Amino acid sequence: MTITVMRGLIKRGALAKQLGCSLETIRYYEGIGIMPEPMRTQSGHRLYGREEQERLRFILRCRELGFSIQELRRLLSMVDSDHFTCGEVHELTQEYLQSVSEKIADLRKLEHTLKAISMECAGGDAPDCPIIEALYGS
Amino acid sequence: MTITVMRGLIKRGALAKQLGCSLETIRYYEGIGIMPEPMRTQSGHRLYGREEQERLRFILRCRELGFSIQELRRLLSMVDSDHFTCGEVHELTQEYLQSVSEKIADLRKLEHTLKAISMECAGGDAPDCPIIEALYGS
DNA sequence: TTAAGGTCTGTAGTTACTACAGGTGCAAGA
DNA sequence: TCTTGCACCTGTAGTAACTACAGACCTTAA
Repeated sequence: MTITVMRGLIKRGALAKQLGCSLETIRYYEGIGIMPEPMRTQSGHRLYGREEQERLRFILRCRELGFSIQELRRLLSMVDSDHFTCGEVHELTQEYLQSVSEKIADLRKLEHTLKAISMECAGGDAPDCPIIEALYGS
Repeated sequence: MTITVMRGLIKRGALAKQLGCSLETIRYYEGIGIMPEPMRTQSGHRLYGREEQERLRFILRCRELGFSIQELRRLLSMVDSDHFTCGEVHELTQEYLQSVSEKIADLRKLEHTLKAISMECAGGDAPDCPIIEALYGS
Protein backbone atom coordinates (compact mmCIF):
# COMPACT_ATOMS: atom_id res chain seq x y z
CA MET A 1 0.00 0.00 0.00
CA THR A 2 2.57 2.49 1.12
CA ILE A 3 4.85 1.12 -1.58
CA THR A 4 2.41 1.89 -4.37
CA VAL A 5 2.06 5.43 -3.12
CA MET A 6 5.83 5.78 -3.04
CA ARG A 7 6.01 4.67 -6.63
CA GLY A 8 3.92 7.66 -7.58
CA LEU A 9 0.88 5.73 -8.69
CA ILE A 10 -2.23 7.82 -8.55
CA LYS A 11 -5.91 7.26 -9.17
CA ARG A 12 -8.06 8.75 -11.84
CA GLY A 13 -9.39 11.59 -9.70
CA ALA A 14 -5.92 12.69 -8.66
CA LEU A 15 -4.69 12.56 -12.24
CA ALA A 16 -7.60 14.61 -13.45
CA LYS A 17 -7.04 17.18 -10.74
CA GLN A 18 -3.31 17.33 -11.38
CA LEU A 19 -3.75 18.04 -15.07
CA GLY A 20 -6.95 20.02 -14.86
CA CYS A 21 -9.18 17.83 -16.94
CA SER A 22 -12.29 15.91 -16.06
CA LEU A 23 -12.52 12.36 -14.77
CA GLU A 24 -14.64 11.31 -17.68
CA THR A 25 -12.22 12.69 -20.23
CA ILE A 26 -9.59 10.24 -19.07
CA ARG A 27 -11.95 7.31 -19.36
CA TYR A 28 -12.99 8.58 -22.77
CA TYR A 29 -9.38 8.73 -23.99
CA GLU A 30 -8.90 5.19 -22.76
CA GLY A 31 -12.06 4.12 -24.55
CA ILE A 32 -10.93 5.52 -27.91
CA GLY A 33 -7.49 4.04 -27.43
CA ILE A 34 -5.22 7.05 -27.12
CA MET A 35 -4.57 6.34 -23.44
CA PRO A 36 -3.48 2.80 -22.54
CA GLU A 37 -5.46 0.56 -20.20
CA PRO A 38 -3.87 1.29 -16.86
CA MET A 39 -3.04 -0.96 -13.95
CA ARG A 40 -5.80 -1.53 -11.47
CA THR A 41 -6.05 -2.00 -7.74
CA GLN A 42 -7.50 -5.32 -6.61
CA SER A 43 -10.90 -3.72 -6.45
CA GLY A 44 -10.63 -2.33 -9.95
CA HIS A 45 -9.62 1.30 -9.42
CA ARG A 46 -7.32 2.65 -12.12
CA LEU A 47 -3.71 3.42 -11.21
CA TYR A 48 -1.52 5.71 -13.28
CA GLY A 49 2.25 5.92 -13.24
CA ARG A 50 4.61 8.64 -14.39
CA GLU A 51 4.56 7.52 -18.01
CA GLU A 52 0.79 7.68 -18.30
CA GLN A 53 0.78 11.05 -16.59
CA GLU A 54 3.17 12.42 -19.17
CA ARG A 55 1.23 10.93 -22.02
CA LEU A 56 -1.98 12.50 -20.81
CA ARG A 57 -0.27 15.85 -20.39
CA PHE A 58 0.94 15.63 -23.98
CA ILE A 59 -2.54 14.79 -25.19
CA LEU A 60 -4.11 17.64 -23.27
CA ARG A 61 -1.53 20.12 -24.55
CA CYS A 62 -2.17 19.11 -28.11
CA ARG A 63 -5.91 19.39 -27.63
CA GLU A 64 -5.42 22.81 -26.08
CA LEU A 65 -3.51 23.81 -29.18
CA GLY A 66 -6.52 22.67 -31.16
CA PHE A 67 -5.19 19.50 -32.73
CA SER A 68 -8.06 17.13 -33.43
CA ILE A 69 -8.11 13.65 -31.98
CA GLN A 70 -7.43 12.43 -35.49
CA GLU A 71 -4.29 14.57 -35.73
CA LEU A 72 -3.34 13.51 -32.24
CA ARG A 73 -3.54 9.88 -33.25
CA ARG A 74 -1.04 10.60 -36.00
CA LEU A 75 1.27 12.41 -33.61
CA LEU A 76 0.97 9.65 -31.01
CA SER A 77 1.58 6.90 -33.50
CA MET A 78 4.80 8.66 -34.46
CA VAL A 79 5.80 9.04 -30.85
CA ASP A 80 4.86 5.42 -30.14
CA SER A 81 6.68 4.08 -33.18
CA ASP A 82 9.84 5.62 -31.79
CA HIS A 83 11.29 6.13 -35.22
CA PHE A 84 9.49 9.21 -36.43
CA THR A 85 11.43 11.92 -38.16
CA CYS A 86 11.41 15.58 -37.54
CA GLY A 87 10.09 16.07 -41.05
CA GLU A 88 6.93 14.04 -40.43
CA VAL A 89 6.08 16.02 -37.34
CA HIS A 90 6.84 19.28 -39.07
CA GLU A 91 4.57 18.40 -41.93
CA LEU A 92 1.62 17.61 -39.70
CA THR A 93 2.17 20.82 -37.76
CA GLN A 94 2.31 22.88 -40.94
CA GLU A 95 -0.91 21.32 -42.20
CA TYR A 96 -2.62 22.16 -38.98
CA LEU A 97 -1.14 25.64 -38.91
CA GLN A 98 -2.59 26.28 -42.32
CA SER A 99 -6.04 25.21 -41.23
CA VAL A 100 -5.76 27.62 -38.30
CA SER A 101 -4.78 30.46 -40.60
CA GLU A 102 -7.71 29.70 -42.86
CA LYS A 103 -10.09 29.68 -39.95
CA ILE A 104 -8.80 33.07 -38.86
CA ALA A 105 -9.29 34.47 -42.36
CA ASP A 106 -12.85 33.15 -42.50
CA LEU A 107 -13.76 34.56 -39.14
CA ARG A 108 -12.35 37.92 -40.07
CA LYS A 109 -14.43 38.07 -43.20
CA LEU A 110 -17.43 37.15 -41.11
CA GLU A 111 -16.62 39.82 -38.53
CA HIS A 112 -16.40 42.36 -41.30
CA THR A 113 -19.76 41.38 -42.78
CA LEU A 114 -21.49 41.42 -39.43
CA LYS A 115 -20.06 44.79 -38.53
CA ALA A 116 -21.22 46.20 -41.82
CA ILE A 117 -24.74 44.88 -41.34
CA SER A 118 -24.79 45.91 -37.73
CA MET A 119 -23.67 49.48 -38.41
CA GLU A 120 -26.85 50.16 -40.32
CA CYS A 121 -28.76 49.58 -37.14
CA ALA A 122 -29.07 52.27 -34.53
CA GLY A 123 -30.64 50.02 -31.92
CA GLY A 124 -33.30 51.62 -29.77
CA ASP A 125 -37.03 51.10 -29.91
CA ALA A 126 -37.52 51.22 -33.64
CA PRO A 127 -39.90 48.44 -34.60
CA ASP A 128 -38.12 47.43 -37.77
CA CYS A 129 -34.51 46.48 -37.86
CA PRO A 130 -32.14 46.81 -40.79
CA ILE A 131 -30.25 43.77 -39.56
CA ILE A 132 -33.31 41.57 -39.92
CA GLU A 133 -34.09 43.18 -43.22
CA ALA A 134 -30.59 42.57 -44.50
CA LEU A 135 -30.89 38.93 -43.59
CA TYR A 136 -34.52 38.33 -44.40
CA GLY A 137 -34.87 40.52 -47.46
CA SER A 138 -34.40 39.06 -50.88
CA MET B 1 -52.27 20.01 -60.13
CA THR B 2 -51.33 22.75 -62.52
CA ILE B 3 -52.84 25.17 -60.03
CA THR B 4 -50.52 24.15 -57.20
CA VAL B 5 -47.56 24.60 -59.48
CA MET B 6 -48.77 28.03 -60.43
CA ARG B 7 -49.03 28.97 -56.78
CA GLY B 8 -45.30 28.37 -56.50
CA LEU B 9 -45.52 25.39 -54.20
CA ILE B 10 -42.43 23.26 -54.40
CA LYS B 11 -41.30 20.00 -52.90
CA ARG B 12 -38.45 19.42 -50.55
CA GLY B 13 -35.94 18.47 -53.22
CA ALA B 14 -36.62 21.59 -55.24
CA LEU B 15 -36.37 23.77 -52.15
CA ALA B 16 -33.08 22.22 -51.16
CA LYS B 17 -31.70 22.70 -54.64
CA GLN B 18 -32.94 26.28 -54.85
CA LEU B 19 -31.24 27.29 -51.62
CA GLY B 20 -28.26 25.01 -51.85
CA CYS B 21 -28.78 22.97 -48.73
CA SER B 22 -29.41 19.28 -48.28
CA LEU B 23 -32.76 17.52 -48.19
CA GLU B 24 -32.11 16.23 -44.71
CA THR B 25 -31.25 19.64 -43.35
CA ILE B 26 -34.76 20.81 -44.11
CA ARG B 27 -36.32 17.87 -42.35
CA TYR B 28 -33.95 18.42 -39.45
CA TYR B 29 -35.00 22.07 -39.12
CA GLU B 30 -38.60 20.95 -39.13
CA GLY B 31 -37.85 18.38 -36.45
CA ILE B 32 -36.26 20.91 -34.11
CA GLY B 33 -39.07 23.34 -34.73
CA ILE B 34 -37.43 26.23 -36.53
CA MET B 35 -39.19 25.40 -39.77
CA PRO B 36 -42.97 24.92 -39.61
CA GLU B 37 -44.69 21.71 -40.57
CA PRO B 38 -45.51 22.29 -44.20
CA MET B 39 -48.55 21.39 -46.25
CA ARG B 40 -48.52 17.94 -47.77
CA THR B 41 -49.73 16.39 -50.96
CA GLN B 42 -52.33 13.65 -50.54
CA SER B 43 -49.55 11.09 -50.60
CA GLY B 44 -47.59 12.90 -47.93
CA HIS B 45 -44.96 14.84 -49.88
CA ARG B 46 -44.07 18.17 -48.32
CA LEU B 47 -45.07 21.34 -50.15
CA TYR B 48 -43.46 24.70 -49.48
CA GLY B 49 -44.83 28.13 -50.35
CA ARG B 50 -43.09 31.46 -50.71
CA GLU B 51 -43.18 32.20 -47.00
CA GLU B 52 -41.43 28.99 -46.02
CA GLN B 53 -38.89 29.52 -48.76
CA GLU B 54 -38.02 32.92 -47.33
CA ARG B 55 -37.86 31.61 -43.82
CA LEU B 56 -35.44 28.88 -44.82
CA ARG B 57 -33.31 31.36 -46.70
CA PHE B 58 -33.13 33.51 -43.57
CA ILE B 59 -32.15 30.51 -41.47
CA LEU B 60 -29.46 29.44 -43.91
CA ARG B 61 -28.00 32.93 -44.10
CA CYS B 62 -27.79 33.19 -40.35
CA ARG B 63 -26.13 29.79 -40.12
CA GLU B 64 -23.69 30.83 -42.81
CA LEU B 65 -22.84 33.83 -40.70
CA GLY B 66 -22.15 31.43 -37.88
CA PHE B 67 -25.12 32.10 -35.64
CA SER B 68 -25.85 28.98 -33.60
CA ILE B 69 -29.25 27.33 -33.73
CA GLN B 70 -29.77 28.69 -30.23
CA GLU B 71 -29.12 32.24 -31.38
CA LEU B 72 -31.26 31.63 -34.43
CA ARG B 73 -34.13 30.60 -32.21
CA ARG B 74 -33.89 33.94 -30.44
CA LEU B 75 -33.81 35.82 -33.73
CA LEU B 76 -36.72 33.82 -35.10
CA SER B 77 -38.81 34.26 -31.99
CA MET B 78 -38.34 38.02 -32.38
CA VAL B 79 -39.27 37.87 -36.04
CA ASP B 80 -42.25 35.65 -35.24
CA SER B 81 -43.45 37.80 -32.39
CA ASP B 82 -43.70 40.68 -34.83
CA HIS B 83 -43.05 43.25 -32.15
CA PHE B 84 -39.32 43.04 -31.72
CA THR B 85 -37.32 46.20 -31.52
CA CYS B 86 -34.20 47.15 -33.33
CA GLY B 87 -32.41 47.27 -29.97
CA GLU B 88 -33.06 43.61 -29.20
CA VAL B 89 -31.71 42.48 -32.52
CA HIS B 90 -28.73 44.77 -32.22
CA GLU B 91 -27.91 43.37 -28.80
CA LEU B 92 -27.93 39.78 -29.98
CA THR B 93 -25.78 40.68 -32.95
CA GLN B 94 -23.28 42.50 -30.77
CA GLU B 95 -23.06 39.54 -28.40
CA TYR B 96 -22.36 37.25 -31.28
CA LEU B 97 -19.90 39.67 -32.83
CA GLN B 98 -17.96 39.71 -29.60
CA SER B 99 -17.75 35.94 -29.51
CA VAL B 100 -16.42 36.00 -33.05
CA SER B 101 -13.78 38.56 -32.11
CA GLU B 102 -12.75 36.46 -29.13
CA LYS B 103 -12.43 33.40 -31.27
CA ILE B 104 -10.21 35.30 -33.69
CA ALA B 105 -8.00 36.48 -30.85
CA ASP B 106 -7.67 32.95 -29.48
CA LEU B 107 -6.79 31.50 -32.84
CA ARG B 108 -4.17 34.16 -33.40
CA LYS B 109 -2.52 33.41 -30.11
CA LEU B 110 -2.57 29.76 -31.07
CA GLU B 111 -1.10 30.50 -34.48
CA HIS B 112 1.68 32.46 -32.83
CA THR B 113 2.49 29.65 -30.39
CA LEU B 114 2.48 27.02 -33.09
CA LYS B 115 4.71 29.08 -35.34
CA ALA B 116 7.15 29.61 -32.51
CA ILE B 117 7.29 25.89 -31.72
CA SER B 118 7.45 24.98 -35.36
CA MET B 119 10.31 27.33 -36.15
CA GLU B 120 12.64 25.40 -33.87
CA CYS B 121 12.18 22.44 -36.12
CA ALA B 122 14.11 22.14 -39.32
CA GLY B 123 12.21 19.14 -40.62
CA GLY B 124 14.24 16.59 -42.47
CA ASP B 125 15.32 13.19 -41.30
CA ALA B 126 16.43 14.06 -37.80
CA PRO B 127 15.10 11.37 -35.46
CA ASP B 128 14.19 13.72 -32.64
CA CYS B 129 11.89 16.64 -33.06
CA PRO B 130 11.83 19.82 -31.03
CA ILE B 131 8.08 20.09 -31.64
CA ILE B 132 7.46 16.82 -29.87
CA GLU B 133 9.89 17.77 -27.17
CA ALA B 134 8.19 21.10 -26.64
CA LEU B 135 4.88 19.35 -26.24
CA TYR B 136 6.00 16.23 -24.44
CA GLY B 137 8.71 17.69 -22.24
CA SER B 138 7.89 18.76 -18.71
C1' DT C 1 -19.61 1.74 12.63
C1' DT C 2 -21.27 4.82 9.75
C1' DA C 3 -21.51 8.50 6.65
C1' DA C 4 -19.40 10.98 2.98
C1' DG C 5 -17.25 10.98 -0.96
C1' DG C 6 -14.35 8.60 -4.61
C1' DT C 7 -14.56 5.15 -8.25
C1' DC C 8 -16.68 1.67 -11.13
C1' DT C 9 -19.68 0.44 -15.39
C1' DG C 10 -22.84 1.43 -18.95
C1' DT C 11 -25.64 4.50 -21.30
C1' DA C 12 -27.79 8.81 -22.89
C1' DG C 13 -27.27 13.64 -24.04
C1' DT C 14 -24.90 17.54 -26.42
C1' DT C 15 -24.43 20.35 -31.60
C1' DA C 16 -25.83 20.46 -36.17
C1' DC C 17 -26.23 17.78 -39.14
C1' DT C 18 -25.33 13.47 -42.48
C1' DA C 19 -26.18 8.89 -44.03
C1' DC C 20 -28.36 5.06 -44.39
C1' DA C 21 -32.40 1.23 -44.86
C1' DG C 22 -36.54 -0.14 -46.38
C1' DG C 23 -40.68 1.39 -48.21
C1' DT C 24 -43.97 4.36 -51.34
C1' DG C 25 -44.97 7.93 -55.12
C1' DC C 26 -44.52 9.84 -59.53
C1' DA C 27 -43.34 10.99 -64.29
C1' DA C 28 -41.83 9.63 -68.69
C1' DG C 29 -40.55 6.47 -72.26
C1' DA C 30 -41.61 1.92 -74.72
C1' DT D 1 -50.42 0.24 -69.89
C1' DC D 2 -46.30 -1.16 -67.98
C1' DT D 3 -42.10 -0.36 -66.10
C1' DT D 4 -38.03 1.87 -64.83
C1' DG D 5 -35.69 5.04 -62.22
C1' DC D 6 -35.61 8.88 -59.50
C1' DA D 7 -37.87 11.62 -55.68
C1' DC D 8 -39.76 11.35 -51.43
C1' DC D 9 -41.33 9.17 -47.01
C1' DT D 10 -40.12 7.48 -42.06
C1' DG D 11 -37.15 6.14 -38.47
C1' DT D 12 -32.77 5.38 -36.78
C1' DA D 13 -27.69 5.45 -36.32
C1' DG D 14 -23.44 7.82 -36.95
C1' DT D 15 -20.22 11.96 -36.57
C1' DA D 16 -16.59 14.82 -32.81
C1' DA D 17 -15.25 15.21 -28.40
C1' DC D 18 -16.72 15.03 -24.76
C1' DT D 19 -20.34 15.63 -20.46
C1' DA D 20 -23.69 13.91 -17.35
C1' DC D 21 -26.10 10.88 -15.30
C1' DA D 22 -27.77 6.20 -12.61
C1' DG D 23 -26.92 2.65 -9.66
C1' DA D 24 -23.46 -0.03 -7.59
C1' DC D 25 -19.15 -0.72 -5.07
C1' DC D 26 -14.82 0.94 -2.48
C1' DT D 27 -12.31 3.76 0.77
C1' DT D 28 -11.46 6.74 4.49
C1' DA D 29 -12.11 9.75 8.37
C1' DA D 30 -14.82 10.72 12.48
